[in-house]
Amino acid sequence: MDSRQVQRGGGLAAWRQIADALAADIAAGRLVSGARLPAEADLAGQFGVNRHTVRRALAALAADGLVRATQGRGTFVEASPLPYPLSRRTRFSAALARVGREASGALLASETVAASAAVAEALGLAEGAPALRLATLSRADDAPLSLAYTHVPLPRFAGLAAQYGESGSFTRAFAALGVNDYTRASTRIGARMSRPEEATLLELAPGRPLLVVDSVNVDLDGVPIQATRSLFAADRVEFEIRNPGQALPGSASP
Amino acid sequence: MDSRQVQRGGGLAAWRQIADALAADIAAGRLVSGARLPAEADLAGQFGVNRHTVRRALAALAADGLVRATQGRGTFVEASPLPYPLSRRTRFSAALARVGREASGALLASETVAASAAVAEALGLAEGAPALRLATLSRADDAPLSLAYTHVPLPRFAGLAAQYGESGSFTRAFAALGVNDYTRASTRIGARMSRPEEATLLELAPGRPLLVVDSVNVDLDGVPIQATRSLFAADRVEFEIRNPGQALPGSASP
DNA sequence: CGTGATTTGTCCGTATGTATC
DNA sequence: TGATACATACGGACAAATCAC
Repeated sequence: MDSRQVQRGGGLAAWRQIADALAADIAAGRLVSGARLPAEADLAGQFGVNRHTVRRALAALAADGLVRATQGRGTFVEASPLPYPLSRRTRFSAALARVGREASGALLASETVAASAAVAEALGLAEGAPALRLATLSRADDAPLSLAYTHVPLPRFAGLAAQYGESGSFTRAFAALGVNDYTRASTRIGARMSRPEEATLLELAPGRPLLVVDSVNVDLDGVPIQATRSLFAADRVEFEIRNPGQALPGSASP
Repeated sequence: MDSRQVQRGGGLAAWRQIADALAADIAAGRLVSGARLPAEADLAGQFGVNRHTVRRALAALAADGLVRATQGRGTFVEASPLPYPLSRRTRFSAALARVGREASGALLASETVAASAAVAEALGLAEGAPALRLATLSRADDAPLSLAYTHVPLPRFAGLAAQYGESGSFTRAFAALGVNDYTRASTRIGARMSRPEEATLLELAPGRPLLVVDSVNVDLDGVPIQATRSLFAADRVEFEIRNPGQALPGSASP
Protein backbone atom coordinates (compact mmCIF):
# COMPACT_ATOMS: atom_id res chain seq x y z
CA MET A 1 0.00 0.00 0.00
CA ASP A 2 2.74 2.45 -0.91
CA SER A 3 0.28 4.73 -2.66
CA ARG A 4 -1.39 5.35 0.70
CA GLN A 5 1.79 6.65 2.29
CA VAL A 6 1.76 10.33 3.09
CA GLN A 7 4.43 12.64 1.76
CA ARG A 8 6.43 14.21 4.51
CA GLY A 9 7.63 17.75 4.38
CA GLY A 10 5.82 18.44 1.15
CA GLY A 11 4.21 21.60 2.45
CA LEU A 12 0.91 19.84 3.09
CA ALA A 13 0.32 18.52 6.59
CA ALA A 14 0.12 14.75 6.91
CA TRP A 15 -3.27 14.85 8.60
CA ARG A 16 -4.65 16.90 5.73
CA GLN A 17 -3.35 14.46 3.13
CA ILE A 18 -5.09 11.67 5.03
CA ALA A 19 -8.32 13.61 5.33
CA ASP A 20 -8.26 14.39 1.62
CA ALA A 21 -7.59 10.76 0.71
CA LEU A 22 -10.48 9.54 2.84
CA ALA A 23 -12.79 12.27 1.53
CA ALA A 24 -11.87 11.20 -2.01
CA ASP A 25 -12.70 7.59 -1.13
CA ILE A 26 -16.12 8.72 0.04
CA ALA A 27 -16.76 10.96 -2.95
CA ALA A 28 -15.75 8.19 -5.36
CA GLY A 29 -17.97 5.62 -3.66
CA ARG A 30 -15.09 3.42 -2.54
CA LEU A 31 -16.43 4.07 0.94
CA VAL A 32 -20.21 3.93 0.73
CA SER A 33 -22.44 5.77 3.12
CA GLY A 34 -22.81 3.95 6.38
CA ALA A 35 -19.70 1.87 5.85
CA ARG A 36 -17.25 1.55 8.68
CA LEU A 37 -13.78 2.92 8.21
CA PRO A 38 -10.79 0.82 9.24
CA ALA A 39 -9.84 1.27 12.87
CA GLU A 40 -7.66 4.25 13.65
CA ALA A 41 -4.75 1.93 14.36
CA ASP A 42 -5.19 0.24 10.97
CA LEU A 43 -5.38 3.56 9.13
CA ALA A 44 -2.26 4.67 10.97
CA GLY A 45 -0.53 1.56 9.66
CA GLN A 46 -1.81 2.11 6.10
CA PHE A 47 -0.66 5.71 5.96
CA GLY A 48 2.49 5.09 7.93
CA VAL A 49 1.73 7.66 10.61
CA ASN A 50 0.91 7.73 14.26
CA ARG A 51 -2.62 7.10 15.40
CA HIS A 52 -2.96 10.68 16.63
CA THR A 53 -2.31 11.96 13.14
CA VAL A 54 -5.15 9.80 11.84
CA ARG A 55 -7.35 11.16 14.63
CA ARG A 56 -6.59 14.71 13.53
CA ALA A 57 -7.72 13.80 10.02
CA LEU A 58 -10.86 12.07 11.20
CA ALA A 59 -11.72 15.05 13.40
CA ALA A 60 -11.56 17.27 10.35
CA LEU A 61 -13.83 14.94 8.38
CA ALA A 62 -16.26 14.74 11.30
CA ALA A 63 -16.38 18.54 11.50
CA ASP A 64 -17.39 18.54 7.85
CA GLY A 65 -20.09 15.99 8.53
CA LEU A 66 -18.48 13.37 6.32
CA VAL A 67 -17.90 10.78 9.03
CA ARG A 68 -19.04 10.15 12.57
CA ALA A 69 -17.06 8.33 15.24
CA THR A 70 -18.62 6.37 18.07
CA GLN A 71 -16.61 5.17 20.98
CA GLY A 72 -16.33 1.41 21.02
CA ARG A 73 -17.92 0.97 17.59
CA GLY A 74 -15.84 2.70 15.00
CA THR A 75 -15.93 5.56 12.56
CA PHE A 76 -18.65 5.52 9.94
CA VAL A 77 -19.21 7.31 6.67
CA GLU A 78 -21.88 9.96 6.79
CA ALA A 79 -21.61 10.94 3.15
CA SER A 80 -24.06 13.49 1.89
CA PRO A 81 -27.18 11.62 0.82
CA LEU A 82 -28.33 12.05 -2.73
CA PRO A 83 -31.15 14.51 -3.21
CA TYR A 84 -34.34 12.83 -4.35
CA PRO A 85 -37.02 15.21 -5.60
CA LEU A 86 -40.56 14.42 -4.57
CA SER A 87 -42.99 15.88 -7.00
CA ARG A 88 -46.27 15.04 -8.59
CA ARG A 89 -44.33 13.31 -11.32
CA THR A 90 -41.85 11.51 -9.15
CA ARG A 91 -40.02 8.87 -11.19
CA PHE A 92 -37.28 6.82 -9.69
CA SER A 93 -35.01 6.62 -12.70
CA ALA A 94 -35.53 10.25 -13.66
CA ALA A 95 -34.85 11.43 -10.13
CA LEU A 96 -31.54 9.60 -10.12
CA ALA A 97 -30.58 10.63 -13.62
CA ARG A 98 -30.91 14.26 -12.51
CA VAL A 99 -28.06 13.79 -10.09
CA GLY A 100 -25.94 11.70 -12.42
CA ARG A 101 -26.69 8.30 -10.95
CA GLU A 102 -27.86 5.24 -12.77
CA ALA A 103 -31.00 3.55 -11.53
CA SER A 104 -31.69 -0.16 -11.64
CA GLY A 105 -34.39 -2.32 -10.17
CA ALA A 106 -34.57 -6.01 -9.36
CA LEU A 107 -37.69 -8.06 -8.76
CA LEU A 108 -37.35 -10.00 -5.54
CA ALA A 109 -40.76 -11.65 -5.41
CA SER A 110 -44.28 -11.39 -6.74
CA GLU A 111 -47.49 -13.01 -5.62
CA THR A 112 -51.22 -12.67 -5.88
CA VAL A 113 -52.82 -11.55 -2.64
CA ALA A 114 -56.17 -10.40 -1.33
CA ALA A 115 -56.12 -6.65 -0.78
CA SER A 116 -55.85 -5.68 2.86
CA ALA A 117 -57.95 -2.85 4.20
CA ALA A 118 -55.14 -0.34 3.74
CA VAL A 119 -54.30 -1.48 0.22
CA ALA A 120 -57.93 -1.63 -0.77
CA GLU A 121 -58.53 1.92 0.37
CA ALA A 122 -55.45 3.24 -1.40
CA LEU A 123 -56.32 1.52 -4.66
CA GLY A 124 -60.07 2.10 -4.44
CA LEU A 125 -60.81 -1.61 -4.35
CA ALA A 126 -63.04 -3.74 -2.18
CA GLU A 127 -61.27 -5.33 0.73
CA GLY A 128 -60.17 -8.80 -0.28
CA ALA A 129 -60.15 -8.00 -3.98
CA PRO A 130 -57.28 -9.59 -5.89
CA ALA A 131 -54.07 -7.60 -6.09
CA LEU A 132 -50.56 -8.26 -7.26
CA ARG A 133 -47.81 -7.68 -4.72
CA LEU A 134 -44.25 -7.07 -5.89
CA ALA A 135 -41.16 -6.86 -3.75
CA THR A 136 -38.41 -4.92 -5.49
CA LEU A 137 -34.96 -3.65 -4.69
CA SER A 138 -33.80 -0.44 -6.31
CA ARG A 139 -30.19 0.61 -6.66
CA ALA A 140 -28.37 3.80 -7.51
CA ASP A 141 -25.05 3.02 -9.12
CA ASP A 142 -25.12 -0.46 -7.59
CA ALA A 143 -25.64 0.81 -4.05
CA PRO A 144 -28.99 -0.44 -2.72
CA LEU A 145 -31.26 2.53 -2.19
CA SER A 146 -34.72 1.27 -1.42
CA LEU A 147 -36.71 -1.87 -0.78
CA ALA A 148 -40.25 -1.48 -2.03
CA TYR A 149 -43.48 -3.42 -1.68
CA THR A 150 -45.91 -2.51 -4.40
CA HIS A 151 -49.57 -3.45 -4.80
CA VAL A 152 -51.41 -3.09 -8.09
CA PRO A 153 -55.01 -4.03 -8.94
CA LEU A 154 -55.09 -7.41 -10.51
CA PRO A 155 -57.17 -7.93 -13.55
CA ARG A 156 -55.62 -4.83 -15.02
CA PHE A 157 -51.91 -5.35 -14.37
CA ALA A 158 -51.54 -9.10 -14.48
CA GLY A 159 -48.36 -8.93 -16.53
CA LEU A 160 -46.61 -6.33 -14.43
CA ALA A 161 -44.21 -8.67 -12.65
CA ALA A 162 -42.82 -10.02 -15.91
CA GLN A 163 -42.51 -6.53 -17.36
CA TYR A 164 -40.75 -5.19 -14.29
CA GLY A 165 -38.45 -8.17 -14.20
CA GLU A 166 -37.35 -7.38 -17.74
CA SER A 167 -37.03 -3.61 -17.57
CA GLY A 168 -36.34 -3.03 -13.89
CA SER A 169 -38.52 0.04 -14.06
CA PHE A 170 -42.13 0.64 -13.09
CA THR A 171 -42.38 3.47 -15.58
CA ARG A 172 -41.46 1.13 -18.44
CA ALA A 173 -43.49 -1.77 -17.05
CA PHE A 174 -46.61 0.37 -16.85
CA ALA A 175 -45.95 1.76 -20.31
CA ALA A 176 -45.80 -1.78 -21.69
CA LEU A 177 -49.24 -2.35 -20.20
CA GLY A 178 -50.73 0.75 -21.75
CA VAL A 179 -50.23 3.30 -18.97
CA ASN A 180 -47.96 5.85 -20.55
CA ASP A 181 -48.23 8.44 -17.82
CA TYR A 182 -49.18 8.61 -14.19
CA THR A 183 -48.86 11.03 -11.30
CA ARG A 184 -48.31 10.90 -7.58
CA ALA A 185 -51.56 11.30 -5.66
CA SER A 186 -50.31 11.10 -2.09
CA THR A 187 -47.11 10.58 -0.16
CA ARG A 188 -46.56 9.83 3.50
CA ILE A 189 -43.09 9.90 5.00
CA GLY A 190 -41.98 8.40 8.27
CA ALA A 191 -38.84 6.87 9.67
CA ARG A 192 -37.97 3.84 11.75
CA MET A 193 -35.12 1.50 12.51
CA SER A 194 -34.33 -1.18 10.00
CA ARG A 195 -35.04 -4.79 10.83
CA PRO A 196 -32.16 -7.23 10.37
CA GLU A 197 -33.46 -8.74 7.13
CA GLU A 198 -34.13 -5.29 5.68
CA ALA A 199 -30.63 -4.18 6.60
CA THR A 200 -29.23 -7.26 4.88
CA LEU A 201 -31.13 -6.63 1.66
CA LEU A 202 -30.12 -2.96 1.65
CA GLU A 203 -26.52 -3.81 2.55
CA LEU A 204 -26.88 -1.53 5.53
CA ALA A 205 -25.17 -1.66 8.89
CA PRO A 206 -27.61 -3.14 11.40
CA GLY A 207 -29.66 -0.62 13.30
CA ARG A 208 -29.46 2.13 10.70
CA PRO A 209 -32.64 4.13 10.10
CA LEU A 210 -35.02 3.81 7.19
CA LEU A 211 -37.21 6.41 5.55
CA VAL A 212 -40.61 4.82 5.08
CA VAL A 213 -42.57 6.24 2.17
CA ASP A 214 -46.14 5.23 1.43
CA SER A 215 -47.18 6.48 -1.94
CA VAL A 216 -50.11 6.13 -4.30
CA ASN A 217 -49.89 6.75 -8.02
CA VAL A 218 -52.87 7.38 -10.27
CA ASP A 219 -53.27 7.28 -14.01
CA LEU A 220 -54.35 10.30 -16.02
CA ASP A 221 -58.00 9.51 -15.28
CA GLY A 222 -57.26 9.69 -11.56
CA VAL A 223 -57.64 5.95 -11.10
CA PRO A 224 -55.18 4.51 -8.57
CA ILE A 225 -52.79 2.12 -10.26
CA GLN A 226 -50.11 1.57 -7.64
CA ALA A 227 -49.81 1.64 -3.86
CA THR A 228 -46.24 1.31 -2.67
CA ARG A 229 -44.41 1.20 0.63
CA SER A 230 -40.76 2.02 0.01
CA LEU A 231 -38.04 1.59 2.58
CA PHE A 232 -35.17 3.92 1.76
CA ALA A 233 -31.78 3.68 3.42
CA ALA A 234 -31.89 7.00 5.23
CA ASP A 235 -28.12 7.26 5.02
CA ARG A 236 -28.23 7.38 1.24
CA VAL A 237 -31.10 9.64 0.32
CA GLU A 238 -32.69 12.94 1.24
CA PHE A 239 -36.08 13.95 -0.08
CA GLU A 240 -36.52 17.33 -1.59
CA ILE A 241 -39.72 19.25 -2.02
CA ARG A 242 -39.46 22.34 -4.11
CA ASN A 243 -42.25 24.82 -4.07
CA PRO A 244 -42.34 26.98 -7.13
CA GLY A 245 -41.64 30.42 -5.78
CA GLN A 246 -41.91 33.92 -7.10
CA ALA A 247 -38.19 34.53 -6.92
CA LEU A 248 -36.12 31.41 -7.28
CA PRO A 249 -32.75 32.26 -8.74
CA GLY A 250 -31.40 29.74 -11.19
CA SER A 251 -34.41 27.45 -11.34
CA ALA A 252 -33.78 26.19 -14.81
CA SER A 253 -36.01 23.23 -15.43
CA PRO A 254 -36.27 21.65 -18.85
CA MET B 1 -53.55 3.57 43.32
CA ASP B 2 -57.09 2.40 43.91
CA SER B 3 -58.29 4.05 40.69
CA ARG B 4 -56.16 1.59 38.77
CA GLN B 5 -57.90 -1.42 40.26
CA VAL B 6 -60.06 -3.36 37.85
CA GLN B 7 -63.73 -3.96 38.54
CA ARG B 8 -64.51 -7.63 38.84
CA GLY B 9 -67.67 -9.13 37.48
CA GLY B 10 -68.77 -5.89 35.89
CA GLY B 11 -69.49 -7.51 32.55
CA LEU B 12 -66.19 -6.22 31.10
CA ALA B 13 -63.26 -8.60 31.19
CA ALA B 14 -60.42 -7.56 33.45
CA TRP B 15 -57.85 -7.79 30.64
CA ARG B 16 -59.94 -5.47 28.50
CA GLN B 17 -60.25 -2.90 31.27
CA ILE B 18 -56.48 -2.97 31.59
CA ALA B 19 -55.97 -2.70 27.84
CA ASP B 20 -58.39 0.23 27.69
CA ALA B 21 -56.65 1.97 30.60
CA LEU B 22 -53.25 1.62 28.96
CA ALA B 23 -54.59 2.69 25.57
CA ALA B 24 -56.05 5.75 27.27
CA ASP B 25 -52.66 6.50 28.82
CA ILE B 26 -51.12 6.38 25.38
CA ALA B 27 -53.81 8.46 23.72
CA ALA B 28 -53.60 11.10 26.46
CA GLY B 29 -49.84 11.32 26.26
CA ARG B 30 -49.25 10.02 29.78
CA LEU B 31 -47.28 7.30 28.05
CA VAL B 32 -45.35 8.96 25.25
CA SER B 33 -44.28 7.13 22.15
CA GLY B 34 -41.19 5.07 22.72
CA ALA B 35 -41.64 5.01 26.48
CA ARG B 36 -41.26 1.75 28.33
CA LEU B 37 -44.26 0.41 30.15
CA PRO B 38 -43.83 -0.86 33.71
CA ALA B 39 -42.84 -4.48 33.90
CA GLU B 40 -45.69 -6.95 33.59
CA ALA B 41 -45.29 -7.88 37.24
CA ASP B 42 -45.55 -4.22 38.27
CA LEU B 43 -48.65 -3.69 36.16
CA ALA B 44 -50.16 -6.81 37.69
CA GLY B 45 -49.57 -5.30 41.12
CA GLN B 46 -51.03 -1.93 40.10
CA PHE B 47 -54.20 -3.45 38.72
CA GLY B 48 -54.47 -6.13 41.38
CA VAL B 49 -54.54 -9.00 38.89
CA ASN B 50 -52.38 -11.90 37.93
CA ARG B 51 -49.52 -11.32 35.53
CA HIS B 52 -51.21 -13.50 32.92
CA THR B 53 -54.14 -11.10 32.86
CA VAL B 54 -51.78 -8.24 32.13
CA ARG B 55 -50.19 -10.31 29.38
CA ARG B 56 -53.59 -10.82 27.80
CA ALA B 57 -54.10 -7.06 27.79
CA LEU B 58 -50.65 -6.34 26.37
CA ALA B 59 -51.17 -8.93 23.65
CA ALA B 60 -54.32 -7.12 22.60
CA LEU B 61 -52.48 -3.80 22.49
CA ALA B 62 -49.63 -5.35 20.52
CA ALA B 63 -52.09 -6.77 18.00
CA ASP B 64 -53.40 -3.24 17.54
CA GLY B 65 -49.90 -1.94 16.99
CA LEU B 66 -50.01 0.27 20.07
CA VAL B 67 -47.15 -1.40 21.92
CA ARG B 68 -44.35 -3.76 21.08
CA ALA B 69 -42.86 -6.25 23.50
CA THR B 70 -39.27 -7.42 23.24
CA GLN B 71 -38.09 -10.32 25.28
CA GLY B 72 -35.59 -9.24 27.87
CA ARG B 73 -36.09 -5.51 27.27
CA GLY B 74 -39.66 -4.64 28.07
CA THR B 75 -42.82 -3.40 26.41
CA PHE B 76 -42.65 -0.11 24.56
CA VAL B 77 -45.25 2.30 23.29
CA GLU B 78 -45.64 2.30 19.53
CA ALA B 79 -48.33 4.92 19.30
CA SER B 80 -49.42 5.85 15.81
CA PRO B 81 -47.56 8.93 14.67
CA LEU B 82 -49.61 12.01 14.06
CA PRO B 83 -50.03 13.04 10.43
CA TYR B 84 -48.28 16.30 9.68
CA PRO B 85 -49.19 17.88 6.36
CA LEU B 86 -46.35 19.46 4.42
CA SER B 87 -47.63 22.12 2.14
CA ARG B 88 -46.58 25.44 0.78
CA ARG B 89 -48.22 27.07 3.79
CA THR B 90 -47.00 24.66 6.40
CA ARG B 91 -47.64 26.08 9.87
CA PHE B 92 -46.75 24.12 12.94
CA SER B 93 -49.71 25.13 15.08
CA ALA B 94 -52.21 24.84 12.24
CA ALA B 95 -50.91 21.41 11.27
CA LEU B 96 -51.46 20.19 14.80
CA ALA B 97 -54.81 21.86 15.24
CA ARG B 98 -56.02 19.92 12.20
CA VAL B 99 -55.56 16.69 14.08
CA GLY B 100 -56.87 17.98 17.38
CA ARG B 101 -53.58 18.55 19.13
CA GLU B 102 -52.41 21.65 20.87
CA ALA B 103 -49.09 23.13 19.82
CA SER B 104 -46.67 24.93 22.06
CA GLY B 105 -43.13 26.13 21.62
CA ALA B 106 -40.37 26.95 24.07
CA LEU B 107 -37.27 28.99 23.41
CA LEU B 108 -34.19 27.09 24.52
CA ALA B 109 -31.49 29.49 23.43
CA SER B 110 -30.79 32.39 21.12
CA GLU B 111 -27.56 33.94 19.98
CA THR B 112 -26.09 36.11 17.30
CA VAL B 113 -23.87 34.21 14.91
CA ALA B 114 -22.07 34.75 11.64
CA ALA B 115 -23.96 32.99 8.85
CA SER B 116 -22.31 29.77 7.73
CA ALA B 117 -22.09 29.00 4.04
CA ALA B 118 -25.23 26.87 4.16
CA VAL B 119 -27.25 29.40 6.13
CA ALA B 120 -26.03 32.26 3.98
CA GLU B 121 -27.09 30.49 0.80
CA ALA B 122 -30.51 29.59 2.18
CA LEU B 123 -31.19 33.13 3.39
CA GLY B 124 -29.55 34.87 0.44
CA LEU B 125 -26.95 36.54 2.64
CA ALA B 126 -23.23 36.93 2.36
CA GLU B 127 -21.25 34.32 4.22
CA GLY B 128 -20.39 35.66 7.65
CA ALA B 129 -23.26 38.13 7.66
CA PRO B 130 -24.96 38.50 11.05
CA ALA B 131 -27.83 36.13 11.75
CA LEU B 132 -29.92 35.22 14.75
CA ARG B 133 -29.96 31.57 15.75
CA LEU B 134 -32.81 30.22 17.86
CA ALA B 135 -33.03 26.80 19.42
CA THR B 136 -36.63 25.86 20.12
CA LEU B 137 -38.54 22.86 21.36
CA SER B 138 -42.03 22.26 20.03
CA ARG B 139 -44.61 20.11 21.74
CA ALA B 140 -47.92 18.55 20.77
CA ASP B 141 -50.11 18.16 23.82
CA ASP B 142 -47.03 18.33 26.06
CA ALA B 143 -45.23 15.52 24.23
CA PRO B 144 -42.03 16.89 22.68
CA LEU B 145 -42.33 16.71 18.92
CA SER B 146 -39.43 18.55 17.42
CA LEU B 147 -36.21 20.30 18.27
CA ALA B 148 -35.53 23.11 15.84
CA TYR B 149 -32.61 25.37 15.03
CA THR B 150 -33.71 28.46 13.19
CA HIS B 151 -31.64 31.15 11.51
CA VAL B 152 -33.08 34.53 10.55
CA PRO B 153 -31.32 37.52 8.99
CA LEU B 154 -30.34 39.91 11.65
CA PRO B 155 -30.96 43.54 11.15
CA ARG B 156 -34.51 42.67 10.14
CA PHE B 157 -35.59 40.25 12.87
CA ALA B 158 -33.61 41.45 15.87
CA GLY B 159 -36.61 41.12 18.19
CA LEU B 160 -37.61 37.64 17.11
CA ALA B 161 -36.25 35.79 20.13
CA ALA B 162 -38.25 37.90 22.56
CA GLN B 163 -41.38 37.57 20.45
CA TYR B 164 -41.03 33.82 20.15
CA GLY B 165 -40.34 33.52 23.85
CA GLU B 166 -43.64 35.24 24.56
CA SER B 167 -45.88 33.59 22.01
CA GLY B 168 -44.18 30.25 21.45
CA SER B 169 -45.03 30.52 17.78
CA PHE B 170 -43.01 31.63 14.79
CA THR B 171 -46.16 32.63 12.96
CA ARG B 172 -47.08 35.04 15.74
CA ALA B 173 -43.50 36.18 16.29
CA PHE B 174 -43.12 37.07 12.61
CA ALA B 175 -46.50 38.77 12.59
CA ALA B 176 -45.38 40.94 15.51
CA LEU B 177 -42.42 41.99 13.40
CA GLY B 178 -44.53 42.91 10.39
CA VAL B 179 -44.45 39.64 8.41
CA ASN B 180 -48.08 38.63 8.31
CA ASP B 181 -47.71 35.86 5.80
CA TYR B 182 -45.01 33.62 4.45
CA THR B 183 -44.71 30.45 2.43
CA ARG B 184 -42.47 27.42 2.32
CA ALA B 185 -39.88 27.70 -0.43
CA SER B 186 -38.07 24.41 -0.02
CA THR B 187 -38.10 21.36 2.19
CA ARG B 188 -35.53 18.60 2.53
CA ILE B 189 -36.29 15.49 4.53
CA GLY B 190 -33.82 12.97 5.85
CA ALA B 191 -33.53 10.69 8.83
CA ARG B 192 -30.84 9.75 11.28
CA MET B 193 -30.37 8.39 14.75
CA SER B 194 -30.78 10.74 17.67
CA ARG B 195 -27.78 11.79 19.66
CA PRO B 196 -28.00 11.39 23.43
CA GLU B 197 -28.57 15.06 24.17
CA GLU B 198 -31.23 15.29 21.47
CA ALA B 199 -32.96 12.23 22.85
CA THR B 200 -32.96 13.82 26.29
CA LEU B 201 -34.51 17.05 25.07
CA LEU B 202 -37.15 15.18 23.09
CA GLU B 203 -37.81 12.76 25.96
CA LEU B 204 -37.02 9.95 23.59
CA ALA B 205 -35.58 6.55 24.32
CA PRO B 206 -31.92 6.59 23.32
CA GLY B 207 -31.21 5.40 19.82
CA ARG B 208 -34.60 6.24 18.36
CA PRO B 209 -34.63 7.79 14.89
CA LEU B 210 -35.20 11.42 14.00
CA LEU B 211 -36.74 12.94 10.91
CA VAL B 212 -34.47 15.80 9.90
CA VAL B 213 -36.23 18.57 8.01
CA ASP B 214 -34.39 21.50 6.50
CA SER B 215 -36.80 24.16 5.42
CA VAL B 216 -36.68 27.70 4.09
CA ASN B 217 -39.56 30.10 4.38
CA VAL B 218 -39.93 33.23 2.30
CA ASP B 219 -42.11 36.29 2.70
CA LEU B 220 -44.65 37.33 0.09
CA ASP B 221 -41.93 39.11 -1.86
CA GLY B 222 -39.98 35.89 -2.12
CA VAL B 223 -37.31 37.08 0.29
CA PRO B 224 -36.04 34.31 2.58
CA ILE B 225 -36.90 35.05 6.19
CA GLN B 226 -36.17 31.79 7.96
CA ALA B 227 -33.91 28.77 7.49
CA THR B 228 -34.69 25.98 9.92
CA ARG B 229 -33.38 22.54 10.69
CA SER B 230 -36.04 20.64 12.62
CA LEU B 231 -35.42 17.32 14.34
CA PHE B 232 -38.71 15.47 14.69
CA ALA B 233 -39.12 12.40 16.85
CA ALA B 234 -39.84 9.91 14.06
CA ASP B 235 -41.94 7.83 16.44
CA ARG B 236 -44.40 10.67 16.88
CA VAL B 237 -44.94 12.15 13.46
CA GLU B 238 -45.49 11.20 9.84
CA PHE B 239 -45.32 13.73 7.03
CA GLU B 240 -48.05 13.88 4.50
CA ILE B 241 -47.91 15.35 1.03
CA ARG B 242 -51.19 15.62 -0.74
CA ASN B 243 -51.28 16.36 -4.41
CA PRO B 244 -54.52 17.97 -5.45
CA GLY B 245 -56.76 15.76 -7.53
CA GLN B 246 -56.60 15.86 -11.31
CA ALA B 247 -53.40 15.66 -13.18
CA LEU B 248 -52.63 18.09 -15.94
CA PRO B 249 -50.38 16.82 -18.70
CA GLY B 250 -47.27 18.97 -18.65
CA SER B 251 -47.69 20.35 -15.16
CA ALA B 252 -45.27 23.24 -15.30
CA SER B 253 -44.89 25.91 -12.69
CA PRO B 254 -47.59 28.54 -12.62
C1' DC C 1 -25.26 -11.57 33.35
C1' DG C 2 -20.41 -11.32 33.31
C1' DT C 3 -16.01 -11.32 30.57
C1' DG C 4 -12.77 -10.36 27.27
C1' DA C 5 -11.62 -8.32 22.76
C1' DT C 6 -12.00 -4.36 20.01
C1' DT C 7 -12.27 0.43 19.27
C1' DT C 8 -12.59 5.30 20.15
C1' DG C 9 -11.73 9.16 23.71
C1' DT C 10 -8.50 11.48 26.60
C1' DC C 11 -4.62 12.43 29.04
C1' DC C 12 0.39 12.43 29.81
C1' DG C 13 4.99 13.83 27.74
C1' DT C 14 8.68 14.71 24.00
C1' DA C 15 10.56 16.46 19.76
C1' DT C 16 10.71 19.19 15.49
C1' DG C 17 9.95 22.78 12.11
C1' DT C 18 8.25 27.44 11.27
C1' DA C 19 6.91 32.02 11.91
C1' DT C 20 7.39 36.22 14.56
C1' DC C 21 9.44 39.56 17.38
C1' DT D 1 21.30 35.37 16.80
C1' DG D 2 18.13 34.31 20.44
C1' DA D 3 13.55 33.93 22.59
C1' DT D 4 8.99 32.80 22.17
C1' DA D 5 4.80 30.89 20.45
C1' DC D 6 2.38 27.72 17.65
C1' DA D 7 1.23 23.82 14.75
C1' DT D 8 2.62 19.33 13.72
C1' DA D 9 3.93 14.61 14.69
C1' DC D 10 5.24 10.68 17.64
C1' DG D 11 4.91 7.38 21.67
C1' DG D 12 2.62 5.50 25.50
C1' DA D 13 -1.01 4.53 28.82
C1' DC D 14 -5.50 4.23 30.45
C1' DA D 15 -10.62 5.17 30.44
C1' DA D 16 -14.99 4.28 28.37
C1' DA D 17 -18.16 2.30 25.21
C1' DT D 18 -19.60 -1.51 22.35
C1' DC D 19 -20.11 -6.12 21.00
C1' DA D 20 -19.71 -11.12 20.60
C1' DC D 21 -19.73 -15.00 23.36
